[in-house]
Amino acid sequence: MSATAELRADSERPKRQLVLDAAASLFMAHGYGAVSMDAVARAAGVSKATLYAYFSSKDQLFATIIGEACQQKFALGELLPTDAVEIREALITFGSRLLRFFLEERALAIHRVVIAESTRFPELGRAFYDNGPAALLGIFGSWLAEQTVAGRLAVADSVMAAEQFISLLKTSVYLCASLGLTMPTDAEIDATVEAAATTFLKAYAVP
Amino acid sequence: MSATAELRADSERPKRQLVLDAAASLFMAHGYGAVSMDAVARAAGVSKATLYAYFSSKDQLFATIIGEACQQKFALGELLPTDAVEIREALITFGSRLLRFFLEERALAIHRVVIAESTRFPELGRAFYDNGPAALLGIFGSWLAEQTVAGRLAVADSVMAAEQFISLLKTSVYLCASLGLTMPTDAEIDATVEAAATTFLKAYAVP
DNA sequence: GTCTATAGAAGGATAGAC
DNA sequence: GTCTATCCTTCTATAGAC
Repeated sequence: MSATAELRADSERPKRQLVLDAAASLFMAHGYGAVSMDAVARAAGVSKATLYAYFSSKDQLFATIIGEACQQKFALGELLPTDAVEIREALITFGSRLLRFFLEERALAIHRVVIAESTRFPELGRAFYDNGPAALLGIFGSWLAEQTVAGRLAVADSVMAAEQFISLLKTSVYLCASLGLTMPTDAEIDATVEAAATTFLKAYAVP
Repeated sequence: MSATAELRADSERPKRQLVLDAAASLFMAHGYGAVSMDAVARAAGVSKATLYAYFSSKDQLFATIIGEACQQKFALGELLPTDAVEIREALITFGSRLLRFFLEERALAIHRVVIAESTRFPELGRAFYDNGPAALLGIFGSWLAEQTVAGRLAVADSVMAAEQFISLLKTSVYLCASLGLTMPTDAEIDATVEAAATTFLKAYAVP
C-alpha cells in the first residue's frame, strides 16, 4: 500500500475509529485516571465536541475500549500444537507461544489496566476473565483430556492440570514484566518453558 | 486496653500518622487518581494545610505510603514450617499460609495499586518486587536447598523450584481474587495447595 | 502547628456557529 | 457532524489569621 493510499484510508476512516484507536493507546499506556479527554481529542485529531458526539462520557469510552480489547479472540486454538509431535515437544511449543503471548506489551497493558480499574469497572474484570484466562483453560484443558484419551498423558483432573501448566509459565520473569521492571530474554523464556514442561511431565506423564 | 485508653492514644497519635493511615486506606481502596487530597484530609480529620505541612505533594504522599507498605517485613521467615514434620505436610503448611497471605485484601490491594501505577512510579515496582516476591524466593529457595542437603528433597535448581511451587499456588482462584471477581472458599484454597504439593513432589521428591 | 479561605490550573462536558 | 469557545466543577497547592 502506497503512502498516499494510507493517507487517504486514514482520512476516510470514520472519526469514531480514530477516537477509539487514540484512546486505546493512551488508556493502555497510562491508565484511566492519567488520561484526559483533552488528550484523547488531541491524539485523535478531533475536537472534544466530536468526541462527545460518539461517546457520552469518559467512563463509557474507557469501558468500550477495554471491553472490546478483552473480547478480541486471540485465536487461542491456534496456540495449540499439532498432535503429530512427541508430547514434551508439544508442551514446549505451546508453552513457548503462550508465555510469549503473555509477555506482549499489549497483553501486559490490558492486564494492568483491568486489574487497576477492577474496582471502578467490575464488568471489565469479568469480561477479561471470561474471554481470556477462562477460555484458555477450557481449550487447553480439553486438549489435555484428549491427550490422556490418546494415551500420551495421564491426567485425572484436566482443568487443574491446565491451571498448573499455565501457572508454571508465569514465574517471576512474568511478574517483572508486569511491573515494568525488566523484559526477559529469549533464553530466560525458553528456560522457564522447559522447566515447566519437565515438572509437568514428572507429574502427568504416562507411567 | 480500655476504650478510653484507646481514645487517648488515638488523639495523641501524631497527625502525621493519622494522615498516613487515612491515605493508605484510601489509596489502596481506590487507587492514586481517584483519591483527592481533600478526601485524605477529611478522612484523617485534619485540614489540607496540615496535610501539606507533612507531605509536600500528592505524589510524595502516595510514594511514601506504598513504599512503606512494600517494605513491611511480612515475617516471611515465619511462614516456613518447622523441619520436624514430614515433607509433604511441610509443603502443605507453607503453601496454605502463603496462598492465604496472597489472598488477604491488603496484599491484593498493594499488588493492584503497584501494578496500576508502575509506569508513573517505577521505583514502587522495584520496591515491591525486592521486598516481596524476590525476598520470598530467597527464603523459600534456601529452605528447599536445606531440605535437599538433609535428604528430604531432590532439588537441583532451588530458585527455579521455589518459583514453581509458588507459581503452582497462584492458579485462577488467585487471579479471580485479583480481579475482584470472587474470593475462593477454604475448600478451593486447600484443594489448590494440595494439588500444588502433589505436583511439586512428583517432580522433586527423593527417588 | 493548625485552621479557614482561596488562588490558579485542569478536567469533564456543552452551547452555538457553521 | 464538526469545530471553537466556554461553563462549571474539582483538584492541587498556598496565603494568612490564630
